[in-house]
Parts: sequence; C-alpha cells; structure tokens
Amino acid sequence: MSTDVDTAPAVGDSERRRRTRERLMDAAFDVFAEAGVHTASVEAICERAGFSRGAFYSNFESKEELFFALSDREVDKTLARATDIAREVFPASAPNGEDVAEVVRTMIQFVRGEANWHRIVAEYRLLAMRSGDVATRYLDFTRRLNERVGDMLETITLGAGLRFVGDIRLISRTLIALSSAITEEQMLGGQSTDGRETEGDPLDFEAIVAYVHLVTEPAID
Amino acid sequence: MSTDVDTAPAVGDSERRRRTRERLMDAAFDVFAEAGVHTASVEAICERAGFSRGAFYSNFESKEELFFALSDREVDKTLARATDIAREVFPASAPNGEDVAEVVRTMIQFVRGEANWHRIVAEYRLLAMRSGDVATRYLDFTRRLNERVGDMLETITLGAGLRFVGDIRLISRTLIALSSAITEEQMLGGQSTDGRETEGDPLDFEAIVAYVHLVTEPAID
DNA sequence: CGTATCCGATACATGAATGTATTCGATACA
DNA sequence: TGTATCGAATACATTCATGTATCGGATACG
Repeated sequence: MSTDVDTAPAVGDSERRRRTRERLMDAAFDVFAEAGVHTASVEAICERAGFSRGAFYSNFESKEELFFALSDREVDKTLARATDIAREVFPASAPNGEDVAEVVRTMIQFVRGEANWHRIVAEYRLLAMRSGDVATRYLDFTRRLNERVGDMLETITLGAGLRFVGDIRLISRTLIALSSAITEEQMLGGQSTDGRETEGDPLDFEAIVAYVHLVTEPAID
Repeated sequence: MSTDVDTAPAVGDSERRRRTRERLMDAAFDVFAEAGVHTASVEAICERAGFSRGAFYSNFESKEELFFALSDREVDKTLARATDIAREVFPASAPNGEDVAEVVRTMIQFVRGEANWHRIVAEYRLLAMRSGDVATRYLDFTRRLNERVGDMLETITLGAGLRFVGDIRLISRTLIALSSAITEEQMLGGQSTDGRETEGDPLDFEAIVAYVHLVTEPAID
C-alpha cells in the first residue's frame, strides 16, 4: 500500500502558508511584547493577525513553538541589522578619535531603539533560565551578538588609529551589558505612571563613551 | 450604629497569621523561581506551603499581591545581606591592592549565590517593563542596591590606598551589570541539557578584577 | 465550662484558554 | 468545467485556575 511515508507527513510549504506564518509571527511579536508569552492567549495573537485559532494550530504546534520560531526570526533580523550598521558606519569613519564615540553612540541607538524587542529578549532570557534547551539557543544568540559587536568595535577602532587595552571580547561584553542596563533604566523610568519623572540619575550615554576612551589608546603601529 | 469604621476593616494581625504569610511566601519563592509567576498556580504555592487555597485568599488578595509582598521581603533581605557582607569584609582589609580583588570576588559570590533569586529578579524586571508601578518599585530596588555596592566599593578601595578613576556610580553600575551578565551566562551554561558543557568562553571572574584594576589608581593623598 | 472569635479547610460556581474534529471555500489541475 | 487537495474557519469538549461562600475546629476569654 502506498503509505507515502515521505511525501505526506510534512505539511505543506506553499507561499500562502508562509505568509500566514509571517503574519502570525508579526502579530505575536506585538502581543508577546505587550502581554508576555504566558499571559498572551493564542486567541489574542490570532485576532491581531486576522486569523482564527484554526489557522494557528494548522501552522504551529503550540504557542511555545511560535515563540521560538519568532525569536529565531528576530535574532536573525537583529544580527543582520547589526551587520548593516557596521557596514554603513565604518567606511565613513575618517580615522580620528571622535569617531569611536560616534560609533558607540550608533551602537547604543541601535540597541535602544525598540522597547518591544527588549521585552522579548528579557522574556527569552527568563525562559532560558528555566530550560536547558532554551538556554542553549539564547546563549548562542548572545554569543553571536557579542562577536558581531566585537568585530565592529575592533574594525572601527583600528580605523580610527586606536586600539583596545585588554581583551576585546570582555570590552564588547562590558559595553553591551552596560548599554543594556542603561537602556533598561531609561525604558523603565520613562514609563513611570505617577507624576515624577526619572529624576534619579539616568546615567548618560556619554558615560559609556567615557568608558570607551578609558579602554582605548593610540595604536603605536 | 457602631459601624466601627477603623477597627473592623483591617484584617487580623496575629502571630499565627504572620507565620502563615511567611510560610506562603517561602513556598512562593521556590515555586515562582521554578515555574514563573504566571505559570505557577495559587494551588501549587499552597500545596508546597502545606495550606489550602482558603488560607491563601484569607491572607492575600491575589497572586500578584503575594509576589510584591515577597519581592519587598527579599529585596530587604538582599540589601541587608549586602550590608552585612560589607561590614564583615572591610574591617579585615589590610590596605593593599590585592584586597580589592578579594572584595570584588566576594561581591560576585554574593550576587552569584542563588540562582532562584536571579530568576525572581529577572521576572521582577520583566514585570516592570510592562507596568509603571512595578517599574517604580524595581528601579528603587536597583538604585538602592547600586548605592550600597558603590559605598562598599568606595570604602574598601580607600582602605586599600586606592581611588577610583571616574564616576564611582558608573563604575559600580558597570561592575554590577558585568557581574550579572557573567553570572547569568554561567547559570545558563551550567544547566545546558545536552552533553556538551559550557565550552564556549565563560569570561572568568578574574576579568572583572582586571576591570577594577583598570579603573583604580594609587591615591596620591 | 461555655461561648465567641479567628483562621484555615472544603466545596462550588464561573470563566477562560486549549486543542481537536469537522466543515467550508478556494485554488490548482486534469 | 469538474474534481481533488490544501488551508483556514467553526464548533465543541475538556481542562484548569480562580475566587467566593460556607463550614468546622481551635484558641482565647469570660
């Protein structure tokens, strides 16, 4: 009997299907960011995407599978964008010290841009803390991002006639950790419901530039 | 009619009641850490605490209220412990450069200790990203922790005949961000389910000590 | 010793989200 | 034009957590 072992099992892969999945992921991005993965219902995602739950379960096994498909997509997008920014910025850099500050500022703007992406990453990290499998994926993401940023920094800095004092990976790591922390504070402070603004002391981005200057020195060449 | 406007409304505050609340919070700490605030059911918390849901709703209005009561308690505990550690460490510091490394190491051990507390904080942060009220509380916590660590660093460093180059708050902030990032990576790497260990490159704690040396210099006095 | 109060247990009603089984419609293909 | 296939919609059954209302027991107090 023709059980079609390898033609039937895999579900279709038509263009229509692909678009549906994309729309569901687009919707999920917003809904997850707003409500969180657990709070968000499949229903809510479908509603925003303009589909029914039938469509959802025809395309994804569960909400979790959707989340991981989504994170993969966004991680790729993010890394691609980081690369684009690097390509866009470093040919323009006339080799002088000021450019480093500029590059760092660009990088931070990039990190800072999307609050929703920050929420997604924060949730990704939280899930990773509870599941080894997720942790593997998450660490892979952060590792790739670190490398990308490290390369970027190194290239720029060399172009500017500077070099880093110490381990470049540690430095890029520090920069990412620091700018994330600051971005986070600004994000959290900005939305404070009650009257008073973030009067505390939102450490300025300039402080990061100061750090960069601290860990760079003229390349003797 | 004696409506007892200000004697009746407040629910009891007996010793028994206080103990019940504590036990519920103890249980919630574990359950929240393991499963997450949303996934964890009131039922699960009660079961671990050895109570029924009746007891729960007699003591807390909702799971969220419990979470906030719990975070307050833990934040206080954490800050108190930070203070204790500071008190414990700095009288012992014979003023030499090595002590700084030792202190940083102690600080990191402290941060590192409890994976569950990390999970709780991560969730706290995530909730803060979606609610201005929570954000206010969370920022207050991080601000206090920063101050505490900053004071600690400053005292120790002075005692060791060193001084920080640059803004001490930025430095303590950087240290916290960095050690959190590293702790996180170790935590995530450690639990990876599949065979391979965290072979990647777990930036060593020593690297942080290197950073401290980078931002300190002998106090000319 | 009896009674009242406080606190936790039990039982129940409700609402919400999930996943599946089935149906309907459109598009490709003969 | 008829038919088969694929993908999304609909309807349904089920599970699960919540919150409340009521009950029972213990302890304190007269």
